[in-house]
Amino acid sequence: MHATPNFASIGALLGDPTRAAMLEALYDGRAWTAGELAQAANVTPQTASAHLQKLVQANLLAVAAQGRHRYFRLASSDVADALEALSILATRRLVRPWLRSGAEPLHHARTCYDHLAGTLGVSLVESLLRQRCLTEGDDAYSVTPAGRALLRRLDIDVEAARSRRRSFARKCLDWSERRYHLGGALGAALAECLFARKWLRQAAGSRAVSVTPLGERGFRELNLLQE
Amino acid sequence: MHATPNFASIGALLGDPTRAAMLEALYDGRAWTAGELAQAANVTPQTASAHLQKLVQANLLAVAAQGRHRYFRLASSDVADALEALSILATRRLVRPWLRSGAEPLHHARTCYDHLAGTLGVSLVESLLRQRCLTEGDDAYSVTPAGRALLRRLDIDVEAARSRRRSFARKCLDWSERRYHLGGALGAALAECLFARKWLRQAAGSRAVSVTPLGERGFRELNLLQE
DNA sequence: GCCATGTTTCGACGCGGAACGAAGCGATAC
DNA sequence: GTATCGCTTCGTTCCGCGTCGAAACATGGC
Repeated sequence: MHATPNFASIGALLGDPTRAAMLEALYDGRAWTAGELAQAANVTPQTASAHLQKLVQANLLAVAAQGRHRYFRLASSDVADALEALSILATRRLVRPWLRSGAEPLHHARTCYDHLAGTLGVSLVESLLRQRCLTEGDDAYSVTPAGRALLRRLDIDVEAARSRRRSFARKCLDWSERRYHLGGALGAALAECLFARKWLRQAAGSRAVSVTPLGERGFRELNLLQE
Repeated sequence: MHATPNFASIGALLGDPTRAAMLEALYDGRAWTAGELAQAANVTPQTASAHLQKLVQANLLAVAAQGRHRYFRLASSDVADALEALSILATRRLVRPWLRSGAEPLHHARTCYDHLAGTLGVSLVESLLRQRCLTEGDDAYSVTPAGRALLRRLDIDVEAARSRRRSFARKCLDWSERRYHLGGALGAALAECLFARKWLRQAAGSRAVSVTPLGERGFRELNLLQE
């Protein structure tokens, strides 16, 4: 048994205090810039850069360049699972913040080009993921049979959206939430539908969006937007 | 944010190649002496001793002194879970490795702490699901009346397994197959039974498992493990 | 009593890698 | 254009920790 087990390299990556501090910050599921992570881990930017390179190299983190910022986030939920598994062995446990925060109001809901963004957009897509209406790929979401059924209930024509030339169900990174929401043709069709049904209302001359009482009821019936 | 995350220390422990080799050996669920572990990790006894001390200190290993030997084993199935979670991250980047690699015996059939994993473990649980002996929940399986009958034929005491403090029929994610197999107390009881009946055999010093001719016949009679 | 075996403690060596300063690159702002 | 900001690359220093030799400490067999 001369070959070192494959988990050793991952353990070594997670074992360094600086990298661990970065991963703990990213454990909230949002995307952070390199500079923010350097600050969170209390090291200089060049040190942080070296660590982030290793983590990306090992596919623990994904990175998206935006202007002169580079946004890093956990590459998949498997990474969060591994951190959690290690934490179980330690005395204190990590708590996934987006799971415990149930009752926070939908602040900062807004549109992003032609689809929903902000807390509302992110919560909505996460509800859909939790209910297995969508599955998550690298750059896009896929619609499951359950998702097709839900969209049919809302009278959204999935196939029409799919046939358009623009991408179908793109993952769009939200710069305030630092999380993904649903863009593409499907995101636009969904937003259009929710406004048409008056579940959502947009104040004139503003991108801010609010949920109407009608929408409250509708989302509740579909088991969306709730913990 | 000066405090280093608690998982960092665990990660550092699992990240060292020598300690990882020891844990890999102990992953078969059996107890090994300090000398055997030194040999497995290819280091001198005094080096192994230092590592084992750290692992015991961190509650990753349990130790029992017997004469002039000291027997080490994994402290709990949580440790095996953590190793499994890290292995998933380590193999994830490869392009669907669970499809191309049938050749390696570890992928085919192995023990995962104290239950069966690999192709064998996955096939077995899927046979049981297909025959409605088990049903699948989010985190665990449930035993149906048909399943209870089958387990009784194998002289497995389901109620004894259920009454233990550890989880009963947990779904354990397999790092090579990327599918679930049967863990928990029931998984352990089933593996124990199949080894006791000599349906399965484990080569000394390896986690690889093979099906004996006796097992071939037995599985066929129970309509298990066949397509 | 003796010696052999299994394991731990102590001390010293040496390598790997984390850290930062300085400099370079690219993008945005003015 | 110039200035500034965010990030990365290069080169160097330095500390931590894994490693082994030597020796001590057990336990069991004789």
